[in-house]
Amino acid sequence: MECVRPKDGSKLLIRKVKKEFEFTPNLDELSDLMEVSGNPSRLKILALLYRYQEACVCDIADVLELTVPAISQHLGKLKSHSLIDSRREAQTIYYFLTNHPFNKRLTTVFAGLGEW
Amino acid sequence: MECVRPKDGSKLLIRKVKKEFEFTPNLDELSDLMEVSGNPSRLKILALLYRYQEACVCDIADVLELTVPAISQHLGKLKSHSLIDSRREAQTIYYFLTNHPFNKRLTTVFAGLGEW
DNA sequence: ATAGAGTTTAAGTATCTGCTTAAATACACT
DNA sequence: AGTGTATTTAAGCAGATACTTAAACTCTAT
Repeated sequence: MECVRPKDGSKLLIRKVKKEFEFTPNLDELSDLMEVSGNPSRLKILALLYRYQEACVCDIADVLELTVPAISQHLGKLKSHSLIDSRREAQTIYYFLTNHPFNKRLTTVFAGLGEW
Repeated sequence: MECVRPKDGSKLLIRKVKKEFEFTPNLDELSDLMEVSGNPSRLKILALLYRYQEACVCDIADVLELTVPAISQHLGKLKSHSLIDSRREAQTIYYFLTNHPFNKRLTTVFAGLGEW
């Protein structure tokens, strides 16, 4: 894609590419998921759930050394993006990773990391 | 990982996991890269460079309908994370994707999307 | 040396984010 | 019904972000 403008060919290409990037729902969703899971705390939560299958709010708070409301807010965000779900056992709520396609890619990355 | 605390076993597990998440350079780098490329504008820039190999600042600005300084700042950020590089041709600077491992994963995702 | 094109940097602003503490809610147990 | 545990929600604050416009810089062509 050339910068020099007078060439008609490049003007047509610019117009084509502009149209291509006018509506990008797939990129927007990908951006959303990368942003929500890319946060340092939330990525650690996902990594922890990947390795230990499930955990409750106060244990995650203990491990990551954040307050329980902070963890609860992060979990809420991950849940609203369908990356995690939860089950209740008496008073305790356990969170776990869902089968979301994004999680499959992410856990492949986690597997390849070996150590955190 | 259990929430019920009095069990000694769970205390030991918590302590083990806490140590495991004390220093996480790989997760921190992954978080960084996901955050920088997850931004809607920067993800579009990366997608555009993936599909068209290279582009200059003013063409990217035209396509994404942002100002040239805004694009320049985004490109600077991507460059500082080694996700893109640049070459100069007279007065024009062309940006392109690097062979960074993160880009390999990202372009696999782009390829799988088909349409944006 | 000058002018113009292309790009980067500086400064400002509005908005957003992530944490905290406090309060409220949900639930189990008695 | 009351109490305690676990969790969520509300409110506030400090810091960060992404865009803009204006100014400065880099380079080419003359």
